[in-house]
Amino acid sequence: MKKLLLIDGNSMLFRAYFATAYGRPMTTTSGIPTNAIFGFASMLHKALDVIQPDYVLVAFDHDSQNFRREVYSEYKGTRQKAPDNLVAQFPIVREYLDSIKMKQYEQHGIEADDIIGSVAKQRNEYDINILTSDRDLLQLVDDKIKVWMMVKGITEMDIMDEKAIYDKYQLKPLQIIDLKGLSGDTSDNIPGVTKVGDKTATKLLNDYGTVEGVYEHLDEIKGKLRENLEKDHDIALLSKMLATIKTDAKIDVDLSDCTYNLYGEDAMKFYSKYEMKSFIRNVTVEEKPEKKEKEELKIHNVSKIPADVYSDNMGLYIFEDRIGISNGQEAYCINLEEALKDSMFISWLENNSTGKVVHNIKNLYHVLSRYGLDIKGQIFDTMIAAFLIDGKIKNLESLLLKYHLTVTNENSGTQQIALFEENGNDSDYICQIADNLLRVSVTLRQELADYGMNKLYEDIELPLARVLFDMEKTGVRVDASVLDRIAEETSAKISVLEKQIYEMAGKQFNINSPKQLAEVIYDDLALMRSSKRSTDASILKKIEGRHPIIPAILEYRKYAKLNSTYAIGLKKYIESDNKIHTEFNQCIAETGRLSSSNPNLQNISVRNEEAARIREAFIPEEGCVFVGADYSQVELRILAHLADEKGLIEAFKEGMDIHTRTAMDVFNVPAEAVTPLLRRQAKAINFGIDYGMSDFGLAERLEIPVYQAREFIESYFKKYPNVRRFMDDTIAKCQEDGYVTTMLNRRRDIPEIKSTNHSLKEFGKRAAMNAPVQGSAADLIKIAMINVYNRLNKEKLGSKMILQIHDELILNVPAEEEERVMKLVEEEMENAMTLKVPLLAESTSGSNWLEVK
DNA sequence: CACGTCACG
DNA sequence: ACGTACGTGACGTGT
Repeated sequence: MKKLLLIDGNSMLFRAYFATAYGRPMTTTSGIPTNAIFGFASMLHKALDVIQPDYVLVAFDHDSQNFRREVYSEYKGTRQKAPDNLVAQFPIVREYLDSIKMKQYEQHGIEADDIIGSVAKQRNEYDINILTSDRDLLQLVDDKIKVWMMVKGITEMDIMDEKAIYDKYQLKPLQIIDLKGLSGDTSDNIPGVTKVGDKTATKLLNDYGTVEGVYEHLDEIKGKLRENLEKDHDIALLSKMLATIKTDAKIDVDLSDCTYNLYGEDAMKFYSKYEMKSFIRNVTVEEKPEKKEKEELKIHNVSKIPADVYSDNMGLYIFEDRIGISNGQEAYCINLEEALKDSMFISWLENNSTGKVVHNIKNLYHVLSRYGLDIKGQIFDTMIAAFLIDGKIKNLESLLLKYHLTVTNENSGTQQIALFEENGNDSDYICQIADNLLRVSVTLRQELADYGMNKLYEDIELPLARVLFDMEKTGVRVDASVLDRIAEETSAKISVLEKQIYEMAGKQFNINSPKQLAEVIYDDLALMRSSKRSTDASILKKIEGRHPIIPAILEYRKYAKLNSTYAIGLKKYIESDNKIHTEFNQCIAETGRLSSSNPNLQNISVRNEEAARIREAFIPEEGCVFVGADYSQVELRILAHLADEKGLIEAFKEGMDIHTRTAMDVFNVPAEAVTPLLRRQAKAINFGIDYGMSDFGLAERLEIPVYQAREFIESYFKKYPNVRRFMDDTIAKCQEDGYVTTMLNRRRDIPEIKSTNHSLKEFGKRAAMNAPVQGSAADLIKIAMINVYNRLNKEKLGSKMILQIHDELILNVPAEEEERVMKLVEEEMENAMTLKVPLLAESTSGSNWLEVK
């Protein structure tokens, strides 16, 4: 029997749009949005790959006016306007389907659902497959019709046959209509019966079969439920009708014409026109060695890996307690414990001359270290490499998606795209990932070389992963009793403030709820008017004097944060060794900075004196002290260097206070006339410069009129013309290339700068100005960290780096090494790079984190 | 799960 | 004529 695939074009395009619309948009260089097209094409490729249909038909709703006006209910609570960026892609998807010679169909007066329903039910000579993200279509399922449901993102689909529907809903396919009739669908404007949700509806349908059946047996139902059913009888029938898909429309299509060609000339033209390069590469790679590529990977689930499988470059993937390795032809999955008892495996692992392709080497270091093992040899980390190439790739799924690598699961007779979470432990899956890593490493290596990032990868990021592993493993010792004490004291203050606030508000409410708080401030007490009804601290500070409730709220907020995030929050992370082991993430921040999570130790309070006492809980190990060293004004120094700005370079060479110097220059006053206010303003200007400041932003920050802020900025650029030139050049280059780079050639794509949307474009410019500076500072401290790490090892010191806070390092140092390590760290930080300005790093020591400052 | 808020550099 | 400083992560609320 021939396979027919019916695609719900509208629902697919919506899903593609919303699944890829996160963060910044994807556009061509001329600013045409393409994210939905890219998502649509990705889904389509994947679906065709998995389903392998003979014929395909894509159905669209006819009424494109509707399409323009309304967002599919699935994504938003109520129907509302479709984003312009999505509307713009509607014609493009038609163009795309034309280019791959795929038949599209629409018919006046009926929806895509009805087209699919009618074709599916009338053409039973086919094995019918429906691809959609709309649950309504499940009603069509029977023994000849299956629905492939897009479940999450654009990579995953569930195959739904009668059994799967029963497992999920405890209903037969046709009862999906009755389900909707009873419980409605708020998001689709289908009301349903009052107070009847999916649970109640399912129960009723199990008892009585259909909506009509329920009403025939109303006498058996009691109480409120019966009242509601009686009251909403009409609604239930109407809702059911609305949810019912037509199957009797005449659809005039010759299905045997519905073939397609994904890789034809027109398709290539389309991809290049819309700059969807990854599809082109995929095709050119696939076209040549088509027969070889198609060669099936042999998958083995074993308890010992045969000796002849090992080759000199293998893919390796660990998931929970199982490990998969692939040599490109064959892949083996083995229980981790078993593997680590296998001497052959271990000697391969620790062999210095073999290559290993892994994803997230730091994690692998952790897993192996639990068994006292290590991994050596030529390591290629696809996670790090892919992130350097494309900062949007922050996980395995997005990596595989970008390079069109699929993982399929042919368990239990049905072919299915493996779900990451659910099938992560499946041996097939693990083998295929290991194999995909090996494959993609070839491309990634090439791209690293093309982008001139080999050194960045080899000399910085890869060695850094080892350093971070060591820091995480070492961890930071914490005195839980300090946290407890703070939590207690803080709780007491919170309850006092709470009472006062309720009193002043004249009612009890949840102070933590911005919504309820806004009601009190904007309505009950009417302390100010604004359409945004923001309650954030910077707004509240402005009206601090108007009512005593405001300072009380600010104080309450301060303690609430201190308690929940820090005093109580941190305690949860203390492990049995009395330490907190944070994670340092290397592949998150697009500027190249590290981030810290679980918990975040890069945002422990310090600016507020009381909250900073949290730092007293972080203590060195027995017989040790903390040494902290921070760079002085790194980003401004880097800016001075990059911009080659004489005035700034001189100031740094002379060792001047840079904010004072800026104040003298911007306000044209001598040093002795720089008041604290002027210095504070100059400091804000310096930060602003770093962030690609706007006059409005500076005005906001300094609470001065915009015209005055504009004057400050003008004056700054007049004094430091090279800074302006640097900014202009950076923006111009980014405008042209679509990306900016750091001193070590770390690259950040900024597609927004080409956007036709004004505010996105402005954002792009600011990001373009900031990224080289923030990113180069990240480069710098990474070098310093590697050098510090190497020197501590080489000099056989017991000191350990434990934290990095962007421009600052904290070490746990045996008391006898204190002075030596303070000097060592300063040296390595200051000499990590040679710039046109000196680098200054200053170290301190102390017996807890608060003292290190 | 998104949003508002706030902690850090 | 637009909206508004760069980069993160965690918590609590409310849909």
